[in-house]
Amino acid sequence: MSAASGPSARPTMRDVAALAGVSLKTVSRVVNGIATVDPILATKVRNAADKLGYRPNMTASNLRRGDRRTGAIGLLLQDAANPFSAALMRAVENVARTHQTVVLVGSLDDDPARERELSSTLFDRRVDGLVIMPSSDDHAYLMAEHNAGTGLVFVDRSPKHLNADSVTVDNVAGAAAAVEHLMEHGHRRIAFLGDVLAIMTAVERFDGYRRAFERRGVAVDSRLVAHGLRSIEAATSATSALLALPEPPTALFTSQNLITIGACRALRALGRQRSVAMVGFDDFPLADMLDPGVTVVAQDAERIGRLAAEILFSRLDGDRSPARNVVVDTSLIPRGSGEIAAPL
Amino acid sequence: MSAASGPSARPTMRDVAALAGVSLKTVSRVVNGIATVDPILATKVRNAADKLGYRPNMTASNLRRGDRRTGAIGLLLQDAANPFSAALMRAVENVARTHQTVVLVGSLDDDPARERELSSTLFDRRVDGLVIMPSSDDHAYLMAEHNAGTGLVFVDRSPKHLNADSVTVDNVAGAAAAVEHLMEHGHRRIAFLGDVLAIMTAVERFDGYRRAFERRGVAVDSRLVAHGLRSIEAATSATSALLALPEPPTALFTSQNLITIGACRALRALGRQRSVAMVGFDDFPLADMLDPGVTVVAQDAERIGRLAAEILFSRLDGDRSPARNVVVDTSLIPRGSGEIAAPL
DNA sequence: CTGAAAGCGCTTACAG
DNA sequence: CTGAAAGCGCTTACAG
Repeated sequence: MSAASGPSARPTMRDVAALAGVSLKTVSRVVNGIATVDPILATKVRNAADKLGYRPNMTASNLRRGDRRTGAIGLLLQDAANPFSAALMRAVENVARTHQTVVLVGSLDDDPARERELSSTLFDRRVDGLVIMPSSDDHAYLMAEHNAGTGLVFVDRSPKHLNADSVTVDNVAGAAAAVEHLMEHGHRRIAFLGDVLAIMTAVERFDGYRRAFERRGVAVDSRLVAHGLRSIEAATSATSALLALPEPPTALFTSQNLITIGACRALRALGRQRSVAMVGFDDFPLADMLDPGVTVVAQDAERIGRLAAEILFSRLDGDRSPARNVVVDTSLIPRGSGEIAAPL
Repeated sequence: MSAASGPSARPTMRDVAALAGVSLKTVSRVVNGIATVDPILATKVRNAADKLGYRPNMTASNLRRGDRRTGAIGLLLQDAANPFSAALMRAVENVARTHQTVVLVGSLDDDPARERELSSTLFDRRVDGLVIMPSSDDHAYLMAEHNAGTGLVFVDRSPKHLNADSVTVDNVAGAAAAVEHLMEHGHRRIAFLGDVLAIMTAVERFDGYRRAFERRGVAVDSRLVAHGLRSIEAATSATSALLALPEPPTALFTSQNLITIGACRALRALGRQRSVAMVGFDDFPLADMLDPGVTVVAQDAERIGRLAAEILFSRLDGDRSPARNVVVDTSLIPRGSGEIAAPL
């Protein structure tokens, strides 16, 4: 029906007013639930609105209203389909819901240009704030918007060249804990498998890896270090290559969930999952059900997302205190793979 | 700084016009990239805009512009954190991006009231269209909005009492294929574990289960049927209970990814994962890496999301053809758990 | 309690 | 090529 006749015109407050025989302003009062309206007129207005199928236009009311709130926030993630991002998103959505706010989601795919592009788009739509898992390493470009009153909270990765709130984890400490855990089980030849070093968290986790070696006074064997792994497949190949070395590693530290999964695949393909130890950074679904279970340093995505959203809304509600940089603890979850002892 | 001085006022086109010494309309032309502007004036305008940090207000331009497009669509999912939903979302986002459109995401948690509430909110914000994985079973309430020109594409579950586009899978056939696969391996005592029957896909999958039995002329043993499983934990308990029966099932058909995971947990806890066969509906990450690998009937979330978004944008671009109901094939992926033979 | 006027920031429709 | 006027759908600020 609509296909044949084309879209029908949307009724406006003016139409409702005409049908109800009142002024536009009275309709506005009724629609916005202002109590000081003659009940008889209010009923007329409501009847007219129902009859016409009137729906308020929030974008129009936003334009004129003084509070300058649109009831929308942006959420820019590394990849909305990644389980860490997805869990974080859900937590942000839950908090936003309690503030009658909708969430615009975008994936950055570690592309700094995409970050600038998408944040601009969201700002031009006048989102009230932004929760951002950044891909760039210079956030000065956000300053003007931040000063204009748009809320801004960084998650997972800290703001650079910008003073803004953030919720992150201590990547250095988490990574060091993972490596030390392996050392406690006798390992010294521990490989590092990580993402590109353009990603700050990758740098920090590599830093943690090195510090654990320093603390033990053991030298890092650079042949056991593989950076730049951008996919499960890349991690699988890198793992196979490492295990094919003349002096292969006895343990792996995989610094991100996709890399951990790729390494698992390689170990299983080689039948080495019970002989080569592994600890991963980031928990992932079913890690406990693999055989052996995968020992990980977990970051609580749900908690990070919730805290970030809460900080954002406190800012929108007028909190002008100095920027908060919340660091959420990581926790090492032993499940088997990290407790495989080094060969004698 | 911004904390102390409060948000600075945002410059408008009027401000840019004043600084550049031109009319508002000329600024509008430059901002919108209209070519017929004197290059000298255009440069003045751009300089003024840069100096003031001018950013266009898209919500204001939307209001006046004729095309009535806001460049935003809604995506209502069962739960944005579920891997199926997350993969679908990412596919929708990718298509939306090519249409310069942002995506508003919401989770419905199988709550019909939430569906109506969130869709209303999105409509009041004048989204151009909606991709919806519905939780209600009556979508007549969407008709007015649909007739008003808002695009509407259902995914995963079909529209009821409403003529709209949809992209779904053949749940009946997929479930029947899963059960027949188990029967081919000699099973007859096949348990059904499913979600609440308020969910249409749960009903359809149960239907497929029954049809497979009918085709073989085998009666369904109702003691082996468990509905209403709403969580991994519920599925774990239900599986344990089934396996504790005097005449336990020799195989399980788990009709949804969380239920499959819950059943896996129970089987492993009982050490029965190599003796009790299992086929799940929905693929999930790492299903291939469990031991045994989990045989599933997979639905291609990426494909479903992409098709839905493409249909939506074709509607927004003027396609007025009759509603399309695309059915995407499921595929059975044998990985081990479904190929365990029935005991003699 | 009610409404006519002005305006939010921008674009349309029209003159020049 | 440029701009003054009107208007998108609504709210503010002000009279009555």
